[in-house]
Amino acid sequence: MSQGNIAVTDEATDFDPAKLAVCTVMEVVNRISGKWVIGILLEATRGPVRFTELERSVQGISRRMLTLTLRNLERDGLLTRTVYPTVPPRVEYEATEMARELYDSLSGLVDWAERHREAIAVSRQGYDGRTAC
Amino acid sequence: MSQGNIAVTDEATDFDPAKLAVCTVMEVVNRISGKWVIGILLEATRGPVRFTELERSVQGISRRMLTLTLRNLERDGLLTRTVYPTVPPRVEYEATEMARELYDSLSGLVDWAERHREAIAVSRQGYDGRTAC
DNA sequence: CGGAATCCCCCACGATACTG
DNA sequence: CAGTATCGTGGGGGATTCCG
Repeated sequence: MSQGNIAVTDEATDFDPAKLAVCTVMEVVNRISGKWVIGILLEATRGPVRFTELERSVQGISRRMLTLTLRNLERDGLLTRTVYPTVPPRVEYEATEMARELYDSLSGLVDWAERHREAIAVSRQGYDGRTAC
Repeated sequence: MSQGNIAVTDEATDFDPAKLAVCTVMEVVNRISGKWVIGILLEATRGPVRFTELERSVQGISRRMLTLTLRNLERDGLLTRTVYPTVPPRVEYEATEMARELYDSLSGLVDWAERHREAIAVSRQGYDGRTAC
């Protein structure tokens, strides 16, 4: 952090690259923070998957939320939706290249979470123990 | 939301490392998905910062949410809280090493967001244009 | 200065039912 | 099979007031 203060310009003070990054992070976090987004994305990353398959593999999800989440992901270009005009209807969803890259770039977070899961649990116990008394 | 049966029926049926990663991702996403978490973390990563300083630099935040978010971050061990028993009181918050690592491991997401921001915007326009008619 | 307590609102999400 | 439509709820968050 801290690329040292650049003593010269005190006027253009609030141009701050770090704050831009904050906005960017919040964008992407918002995009994936829906309760079902990650689970759906995983399934769709493995290959084309049908509505009902998703309903089963993403356990606990309701039809309504499945539909809504799929629509949003499609809207953002993270999922493709393919309709086969058969009877009965058949619709397949699949992750786009962009979504796959997103999934890959989450690995840093996974590493972090695994490295610190224990420490976080301990910290919580300590905190709760203190505040309970 | 425990998937993965506990030891009993493990016919190696649904042991799926990818699904474990899903849980892990959701953990960490939940942790940072609060409306003010990222902003506070950024400020606290730069060095010790006081309550009122945060109130100013994280624009738009209310006292209540500042307090709540700080408490949660402290509980998770992402922030240290130091009270100087002076008059008037003085409290300083600072990011822990763990939080700094978290911040670093977000860089992958930042990259992704910047690479695809344009494509996402385009996708949305296309989708909205189609569904509006 | 650095909070805690209270009240209120909104919307993500759940449950249920109906349909091309 | 793959969705809509409708109603209801919980809790995340805002605004305001009080306190050591």
